[in-house]
Amino acid sequence: MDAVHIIPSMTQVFNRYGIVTSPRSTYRHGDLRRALLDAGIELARAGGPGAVVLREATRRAGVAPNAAYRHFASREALLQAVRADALSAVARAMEAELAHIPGNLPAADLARASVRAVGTGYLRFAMEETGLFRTAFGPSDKLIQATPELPTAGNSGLNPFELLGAALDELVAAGVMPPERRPGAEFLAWSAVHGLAMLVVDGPLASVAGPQMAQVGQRLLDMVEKGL
Amino acid sequence: MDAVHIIPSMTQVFNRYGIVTSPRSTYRHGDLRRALLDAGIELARAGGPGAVVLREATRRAGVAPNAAYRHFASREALLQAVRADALSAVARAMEAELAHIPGNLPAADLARASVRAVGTGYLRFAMEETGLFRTAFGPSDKLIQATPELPTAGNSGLNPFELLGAALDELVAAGVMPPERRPGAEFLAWSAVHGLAMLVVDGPLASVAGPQMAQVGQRLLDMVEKGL
DNA sequence: GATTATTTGTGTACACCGTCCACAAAAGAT
DNA sequence: ATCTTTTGTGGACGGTGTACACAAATAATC
Repeated sequence: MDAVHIIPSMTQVFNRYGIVTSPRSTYRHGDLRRALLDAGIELARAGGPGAVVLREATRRAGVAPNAAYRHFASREALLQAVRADALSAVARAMEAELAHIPGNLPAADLARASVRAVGTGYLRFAMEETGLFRTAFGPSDKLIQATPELPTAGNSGLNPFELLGAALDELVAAGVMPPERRPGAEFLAWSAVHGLAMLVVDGPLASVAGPQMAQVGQRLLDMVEKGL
Repeated sequence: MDAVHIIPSMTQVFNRYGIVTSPRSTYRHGDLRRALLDAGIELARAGGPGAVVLREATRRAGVAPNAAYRHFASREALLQAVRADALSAVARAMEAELAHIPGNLPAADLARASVRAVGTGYLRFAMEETGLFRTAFGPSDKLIQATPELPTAGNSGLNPFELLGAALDELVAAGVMPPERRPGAEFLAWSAVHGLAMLVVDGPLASVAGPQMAQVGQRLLDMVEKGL
C-alpha cells in the first residue's frame, strides 16, 4: 500500500496559531486516537479540564471535528482518557519522590519517609502541573476507575492510590502504625494532602499559602504522621 | 407611579418546563438582580457551578438574556455572587453545628468540640448541599474575597474561615494548643476537611467513603485534633 | 484480482451558550 | 413638559458539543 495519496481537499490547513500545519498526506490519519489524546493532554496541561475542547483537539490533529467521534464517544470520554494519563503522571511524580529516599534507613524511618514522599510528590505535582492536576481530580460525570483500557499507574505498576496504600502498609510492617488503624487510613492521609492541594491550586488559599507551599506541605505531613 | 403597565409584547412567556410564567406586568422587573441571583443559586444547588447558566437564569426571571448584563458584568460575575451566597450558607451550617454543643463543658472540651463542630458543619454541608458546596469551592477565574458587596458571613457575622479561626483561638485560650502552633493552623485543619469533602463530593471517593461519611469524617477530625 | 463490507474520515446542520451592539421603554431630574 | 439616565428588548456573531448523511480508504470475501 502506498502511503502517499491525493489530498482530499487542497485547502491549506492552519492550526490555531495561523501556522500552516502540513495537511495529512493520507486520507486516514494513522493514529488519530493518539493524536487527539496528546492534544487533549496538552490542552489540559495548559488550561485544566475546561480547556479540553473537542473541536480544538481535532484542529490540532488537522482533522474535521466529527472525526473525534470515531475514537471517543463524547468530549467527556476524551476528558476521561486525559484524566487517566494525568493520574499516571501523578503516580510517576510520587515514584520520583520515593526514589530520592536514602537507601540505608531503618525500616521505621523508611516507612515514614515513604509516606512523606508520596504526599510530597502529590503536592509537588499539584504545583508544577496544575492543569493536569486539576484535570486528574476535577469534577467529572463518571468517576474514574482503573480499567485496563485507561491505565492510571506509574512505572511501578501502581496507581497513586495504591502507592499511598503501599507506603501505609510499610508503616504497619515497621511497627509504626498499629494494624487496627490501618483500614481506611489512606482516606485520611489522602484527604489532608488533597485538600491542601485543591485549596492552593484553585481555591481560596492560592495567594495565602501558595508561596510557602513547601513549608505548609511539610507541616501538613507532620500533622498526618502524628495524627494517623 | 402606577405599577401596572401595558405588557410590551403579548407573547406568552414560558419557562423551560413549558409552564407559562406570568409575564411581568411592568416593563421594569422590580428587582431583577435579586431574581437572577436566586435563579443562579437554585441552578447551583441542583447542578453545581457549571449549571449556573446566564441564559437559564434570565429565562427563569422571565427576561431577555441581555437584561442580565445590566446587573452582572458577566456570567462569571453572577457565579461569583452565587458563590458568596453559598459561602455564607456554609457558615450557617457551621453555626448550626456549634449551636448543638452542650453549654456546660469545661473550656478545653468546649474548644475541642468547637473545632469539631466547624469541621462537621463543613462536611455536613458538603453532603447535604453538594451543588452549593461545589459552587462555593470549585474553580473560579477570580478567587473570592469577602467584600462588603458580596458578604460571605453567616448569622454570627463570621465567614467559614473566620469561624474556624475562632475555634482554633479557643483551643489556644483553653491551653489545649500551644500558642506557637497557632499561626497557620487553619490551613492544616481546613485542608484535611476540605480534602475529604472534595474527594467524596466529586472525586474518586464518592462510592468508597460516601456511605460512611459520618464515621470517616469523625475519624478525620480525630486525626486533625491529635496532629495539629 | 474484482467485488463487497467495514472502518474512518468529511460536510452540513442544529441547538445551546456567552456576549456585543443598537434601540426602546420606563423612571428620574430639571 | 422636556431631557437624561436606567433598564429592558431584539438581532447577530462566534464558539461549543453532537447527530446525520455521505465518501474515501482499507479489509474481507468470492
